[in-house]
Formats: sequence, C-alpha cells, structure tokens
Amino acid sequence: MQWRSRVRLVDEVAQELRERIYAGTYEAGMPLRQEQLAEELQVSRTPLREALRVLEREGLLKSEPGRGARVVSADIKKLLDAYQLREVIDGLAARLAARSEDVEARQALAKMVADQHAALEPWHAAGYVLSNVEFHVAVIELADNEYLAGQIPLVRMTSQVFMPVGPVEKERATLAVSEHQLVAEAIAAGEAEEAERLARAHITTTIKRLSEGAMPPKKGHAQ
Amino acid sequence: MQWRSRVRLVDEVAQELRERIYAGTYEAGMPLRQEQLAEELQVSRTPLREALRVLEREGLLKSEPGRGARVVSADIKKLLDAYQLREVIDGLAARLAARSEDVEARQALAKMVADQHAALEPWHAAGYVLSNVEFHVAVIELADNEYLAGQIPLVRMTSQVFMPVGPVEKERATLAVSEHQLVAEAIAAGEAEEAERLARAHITTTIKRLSEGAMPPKKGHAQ
DNA sequence: CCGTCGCATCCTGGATACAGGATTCAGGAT
DNA sequence: ATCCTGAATCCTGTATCCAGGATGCGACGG
Repeated sequence: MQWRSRVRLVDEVAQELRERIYAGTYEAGMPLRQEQLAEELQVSRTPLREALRVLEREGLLKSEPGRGARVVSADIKKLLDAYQLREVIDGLAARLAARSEDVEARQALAKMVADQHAALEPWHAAGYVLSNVEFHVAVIELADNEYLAGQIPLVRMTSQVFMPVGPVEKERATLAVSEHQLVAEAIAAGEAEEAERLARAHITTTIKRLSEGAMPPKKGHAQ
Repeated sequence: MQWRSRVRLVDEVAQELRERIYAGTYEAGMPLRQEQLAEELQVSRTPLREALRVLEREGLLKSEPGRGARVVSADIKKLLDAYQLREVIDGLAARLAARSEDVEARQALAKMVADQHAALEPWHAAGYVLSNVEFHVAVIELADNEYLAGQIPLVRMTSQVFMPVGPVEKERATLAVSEHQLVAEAIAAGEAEEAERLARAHITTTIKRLSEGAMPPKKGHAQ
C-alpha cells in the first residue's frame, strides 16, 4: 500500500471503528473478527489490532484473552458508573467552557440547543440523540483541556450506544433540552460556577431517573 | 513460546512500561526504541507496539508518526489541564468512597495518611510521593467505579512523573498531608458530600500553587 | 568559519506467513 | 437428556520483509 506520510493507519482505523460503534453498527457482545475487519477496512491486521487495543482502553470494547474483542454491553452498574463520572466531567467542562475566550463559540451553543428543540416537535428520537451528543461534545471542546477531551469517547458511548438501555422518551428529552438551555446560557454569560452547577444537576437528574426507572432491557438500537 | 493462557502479553508489557514510566526510568522526550524494548522485555514487536498505543491513549506517551513514542513532557498547560481534571476525579472518588460499604477499607485510609506523616519527619521526598500516590489510588479503588479506575494512570502520572516540574517541598507536603487527613476522616465517617468538598479543595489548593509558582523547569526526577 | 546539501543508516509503520492454543459447536456415544 | 470428542475457526504472538520518512554526519560551497 502507498505510504501516506504523517498519518498512521491505526488512527484512521480507530476513528472508523469508533464511528461504527457510535452508530450502533455492531451489536453488543458480537465478536469483532480481526481478519474480516482488516479486509473490510483494507488494512492488515497489524494496525487493526493496535486500534482494537486503543478502543478497548477507551472502554468501547471489551476483550477476553483468546475470545477476541466485542462492543461492551450496557448493564445498570456500568451505566451508573459512567454517569457518575460524566456528572463531574460535564460539570468541569461547563465551568471551563464558560471561561473560554472564544465568545462566539460560547454563544454558538445556543444554536445546538435549538437543534435539540427542533427534534422535539415533531418528535425525532434519533435526531435528538445526535444533537444532544453534539452539544455535550461542543462544551468539552470549548473547555480546551486535552485530558477532558480524552473523555469524549465515554460521552459518546453513554449517550449514543448505551441509550437504548433506558429508552429515550419525549418527556425526558424535553426536560433535558430545557436543562441544556440553562447550561448554554450560563456558559454564554460566562458564569462558570453556575454553569458547572447546572451541568452537574442535569446529569444528576439523569442518574436519578436511571436508578428509579425499572429499566426494561430493550435490545433495539438508537437510530 | 510458553503460552501463559488467559494472560495477554500486551497487558503485561503495558503494565511493565507503566511502572517504568512512573518510576522515572525514561527521561521525558527520550524516544523509546521498539526493537530495543522488545528485546529487553523478551517479547516481539507486535505486543510491544500494541502496549505503546495503549499507553499513548492513556496519556503517558506521545508519539509522532515516524518518530516513535516518548514519555510526555510536562509543561505548565498540561499540568493545569491534568489537575483540573483531577480536581473533579478525586472529588468524585472521595464521595463514592465515603459511601463504600467496606467500612474496614475506609478506615484503613488513616494508616496511609500516617505513612505520609512518617515521611515528613525526617523529610523523605521520594517516600512522601509514593505514599501520597498510594492514598489517592486507594480512594479511587474504594469508589468501585470502573470508569473512575481507568483514570488511575492519569493520577499516577501527575503525582509521580510530573511532580519534579514543581519540586516537592516539605512545607507543601505537610499541608497536603493534613488535607489528606481531613479527607480520610470524612470518608471514614461516611460523610460523602464533605469528603468530595475536601478532596476538591485539596486539589484546588494545589492548582493555585502551580499557577502562582514561578515553576522553574527542573530536570531532576522524583526518586 | 559557518551553513546547507546529499547520502548512508536507523527506525517506524505496515504487510505477511506461520505456529500454538483456545473456543465453539455439531454429532455421536452413553 | 447429558457428556464427550474432534474439527473448523479464531485469537495471540513470533519472525520476516519492505517502503520510506527521520537523523546524523561529512563534504562542499559561500
């Protein structure tokens, strides 16, 4: 194959696999076969395997020795663990974002909230999930903290892939959008502490719903 | 090749490299030669390279295409980024640890604080750093959250490897130990919210010192 | 004397081929 | 129905091979 300097296949492969996982291409628990994936992506097993290790470290894949890698399946404990971390992650991101000097970008968050609002009426679950993720990722990127940015896969995983575990309902989404709006306004206004408090409250609410809800195991996938 | 079933070399290699990095074996910026490392560790380049990718993802290594991997070097921005994340990470860990049902383990934290205290008089910088790390890691493990546990490399990196950037002084250490004591007591008492507040305050204090301090670039290594 | 140009060498990234063990599952024996 | 067995399939790790960018150094020119 031709040598594309300055680009490592492992990075491209990892990104492609991430997107596939976010999109729900692979059912949780289904083993990913190296040979097949390598051929699909037109790379050898060498960079593919490195990419699998990376995604494993990101928490997107789980692999048991000798049995290969598969997309992690969501259980209630894992969801709670993930959201507990997200509470403080999103809180920190909101606080730092509010202190960003990119005033324009801070105000652009309002548009993303508008997108979410648009997905409510008429209710469009898949569209909502996507604009929801966009918002959270945008806040993290605004925070301009490389370690925080490293948590983005966790955010995408919980918001896009794990979502089907707790079905996305219109009422919950409506409430979430209004909470996002408050966060976006606090960030735009530069109210760092308030933004953090609101962002954490938003996730806390979500956690509470997860703990209380019966959480009927659904196997459908968001989108 | 003796097959140690159920153990992947990549995991062992990654762990060995992590410990070497924590111990300051490799100077920041020094390229890690794959061939040499592979021979040292008695493995082929394949699992070694996978381990390098994993450590890169953990933020311990940085590698530019074609130029190999090297231990990340600490600059002021990176330190602040890391500690900003640690503020909320450690805070969450303390809160969850306080809610742990393992009362014994919660109370065992006091002993670790005692270890730190022992390293103050007579002043033993290396011993202090190690017992300090032990404490933070123990709190995270008590929290029993797999996503939080994934942040341990970040904690070890900032506390063990980046430390030399801001030299460890006895006065700072003495203050830190007293703060740790408060956190440990709150956790032992099961005061979750208070434990989180104290843990965050502890890191906030550290951040403040980092921002203010002139931070003369030292190249010596802790231990 | 100093810069820079070119070449040999080193090393990484990638592709293959292959061996040894583990997993899985179908099919037969009990 | 349950257990055992064996082959196909896969994963893991090793050993090579190769292309081409990175690096270092010496020669050459200003």
